[in-house]
Amino acid sequence: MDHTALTNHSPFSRGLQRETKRAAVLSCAAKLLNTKGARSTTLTDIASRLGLTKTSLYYYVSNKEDLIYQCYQANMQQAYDQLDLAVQQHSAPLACLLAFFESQIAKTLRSIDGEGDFYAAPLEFASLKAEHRTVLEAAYRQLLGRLIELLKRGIELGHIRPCDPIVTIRAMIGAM
Amino acid sequence: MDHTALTNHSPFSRGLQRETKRAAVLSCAAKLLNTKGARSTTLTDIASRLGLTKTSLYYYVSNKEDLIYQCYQANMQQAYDQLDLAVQQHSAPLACLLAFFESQIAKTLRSIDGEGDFYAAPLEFASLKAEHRTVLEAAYRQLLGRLIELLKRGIELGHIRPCDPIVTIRAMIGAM
DNA sequence: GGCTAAAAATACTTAAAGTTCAAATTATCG
DNA sequence: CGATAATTTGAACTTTAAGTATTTTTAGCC
Repeated sequence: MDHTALTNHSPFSRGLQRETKRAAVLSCAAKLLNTKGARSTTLTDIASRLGLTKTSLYYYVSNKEDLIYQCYQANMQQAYDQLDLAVQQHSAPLACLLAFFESQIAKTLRSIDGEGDFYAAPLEFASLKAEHRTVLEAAYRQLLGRLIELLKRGIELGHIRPCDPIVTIRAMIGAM
Repeated sequence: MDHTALTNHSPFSRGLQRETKRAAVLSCAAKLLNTKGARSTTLTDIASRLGLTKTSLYYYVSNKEDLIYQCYQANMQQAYDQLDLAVQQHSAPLACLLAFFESQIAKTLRSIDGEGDFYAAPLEFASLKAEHRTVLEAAYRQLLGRLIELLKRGIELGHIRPCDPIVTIRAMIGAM
């Protein structure tokens, strides 16, 4: 063994394990949220799928509302990251949009029947407490704004056929 | 008054009243199902909006699952009826599709903020019991089949640009 | 090997929503 | 008006799921 093994004995090793498991909890929860919705997904559902009891979940999240919020948050963050990546890799607005939507579709498909990390589509905003809701809403509006901006520039450059950018972006997200 | 008034005194009048109220219950429930989802909509929610107590609802439906099922069923039926109407009024496949989707969009908008009869988008299949679920799934597949068929014929006739009919129809429904 | 803290389980409490039932109210009709 | 059936209700009961307190198990470390 090389001395990275030594770091397993460092004070951080426990914490790292915990963060890994925490991510697993969120991913598992996300998968269930996608298929059954927030309200019908019980903590027992999530726990038993992980081979745990529901009380153990409270070691990783403070309560159910918090769990849902973090799942939605993770999804939003992933979308942001993907858009950043798309903008970084492509200069043409059209190419950015295509790359972004492709990545989101791939994510969605994986989150339904696939493997790896799952992300929850933030469908049940309404059940979140006001503070969390406003945070997510603001993030969503900002993401939407970036997409609309890209579409507008694509139209200006003549790469994309003229259309109502707001309606089009919303329809695309809806269709997804 | 003409003698239709007499029929109010016929043995049927009670039953008619009851069916009217029953429809009102379903419509009210549908509106709430759309905004809050099946699981978060409580019988008390529905009842109080109608100026009743939740126990009264059991006079019109046998239980909550049944209520949801009937709401979803009504929505499916409405879609079928609209498609029938569209096919009856238009001969060109493209015109049928446009008329159908337009009517569905109108219905959706009404069901969010409008007046009149409300229909519930059948989103929470999973919570229904197997028997009810399979009925709705079969109906949905059949409706989808009819739409795909129309799209195919439209392509054959050269009225619609060639595309994958299944994916296209699903995307349109999704976007809606 | 035994000590310590992390992780998980058991058993419990509480709150909310669904369901049942018998009683009360209201409407209809002779 | 009074009998009868339809409708609605209040109160009790059941179930489900969230959340808490306490104890037990497990894993890292000297």
